[in-house]
Amino acid sequence: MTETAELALRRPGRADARRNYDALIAAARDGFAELGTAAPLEEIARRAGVGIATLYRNFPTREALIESVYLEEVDAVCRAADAVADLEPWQAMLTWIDRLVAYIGTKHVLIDALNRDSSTLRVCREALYSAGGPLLNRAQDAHVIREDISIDDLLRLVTSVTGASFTSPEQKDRVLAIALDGLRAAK
Amino acid sequence: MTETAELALRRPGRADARRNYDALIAAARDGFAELGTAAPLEEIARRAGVGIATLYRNFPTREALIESVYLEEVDAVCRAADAVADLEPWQAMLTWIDRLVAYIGTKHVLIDALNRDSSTLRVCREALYSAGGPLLNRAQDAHVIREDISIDDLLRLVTSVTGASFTSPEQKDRVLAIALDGLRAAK
DNA sequence: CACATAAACGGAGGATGCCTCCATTTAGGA
DNA sequence: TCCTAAATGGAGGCATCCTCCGTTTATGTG
Repeated sequence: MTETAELALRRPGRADARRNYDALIAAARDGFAELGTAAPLEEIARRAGVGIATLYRNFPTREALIESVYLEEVDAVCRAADAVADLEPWQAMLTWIDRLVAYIGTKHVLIDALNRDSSTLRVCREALYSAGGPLLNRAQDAHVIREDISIDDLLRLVTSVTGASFTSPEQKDRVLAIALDGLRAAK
Repeated sequence: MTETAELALRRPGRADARRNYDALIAAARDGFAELGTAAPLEEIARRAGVGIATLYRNFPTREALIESVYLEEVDAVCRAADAVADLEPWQAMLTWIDRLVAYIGTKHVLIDALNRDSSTLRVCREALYSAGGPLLNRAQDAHVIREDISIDDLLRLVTSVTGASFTSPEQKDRVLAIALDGLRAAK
């Protein structure tokens, strides 16, 4: 898995350091979930049982920490692309997007992150493209999705709608469905 | 103008207080534009030539200040709805949306704000609905826009796409166009 | 096994921004 | 002119950020 390899590159070499690194990611996952992504970094360090300096050494910025936390969620979405291989092209695409939405649904963080530029995030984006690209191509080859759209366009469309807030989950679904309707190939 | 009236309600009654209020809004507009919406509030108070307490008295939260700053921008967008009255229904709708996008294009602030709940923002939202609703209805009556969408859905769709970041303005336009294609009435 | 050393650690503390409290000033009506 | 309610501003307590540096420790080498 490419992103795991990339991630491993950033993990420290020494055993104790690696332990702390992992503890920080775990603490950050919980902390962010519980307190939002503005959670005090010192609180996260405390939960991980390390000093604040150790946190900053591993993750120079809050962003860097957030990125690392969500790397594996992206991984899961990518794997979901395999599971839809035997559906019809349009359905396969749609089902995968549903998974994508479900996974990252409430994680505005990731969505924001997707739009920024950082080497870690670039890896995430690449992974999503590799997973979704073939699905899109298949649907385009079958002429059920317009040809003038790229996987980058598509993911940004989906994440922008998913990332916005709506009065209800139903409204979000409805609006997303309308937006996706624009994808269909003009007959 | 409804929102101006609402705004006036919040302006202090005494002359000196009103002066400070206006100075704060002006300073905030500049300050936010220059330093982002995370600009230190004490810096804004300083620019306005008032104490920090005066800022807090008028605008208890950062949000409140941001809202007030952008109230008038919303006003401008609303007025733009009149200017498209003599276009064809679909074109009128699209043109107004273009104006909307142009006005609030880079102002992620407003977009975030649109999604929250506060009495000031509710007024903004109402104003936008009043301006855009008739355009939508006209297009729906002419059967060029699908009937199962409300002005609320539409504005959320537009603002969510507009609020996301893209690799280029062209990409944003392209993606928005695709999303809006989903609006067309199924023939 | 013991030691040397590079790697990692943690927390004190300076800096910054948030927001409140309250003693002082002032606008505007009587 | 004078009185009072309204408005003012900044000091200061608190939270968080992030860096610096003296101390500790893992690891591999003799």
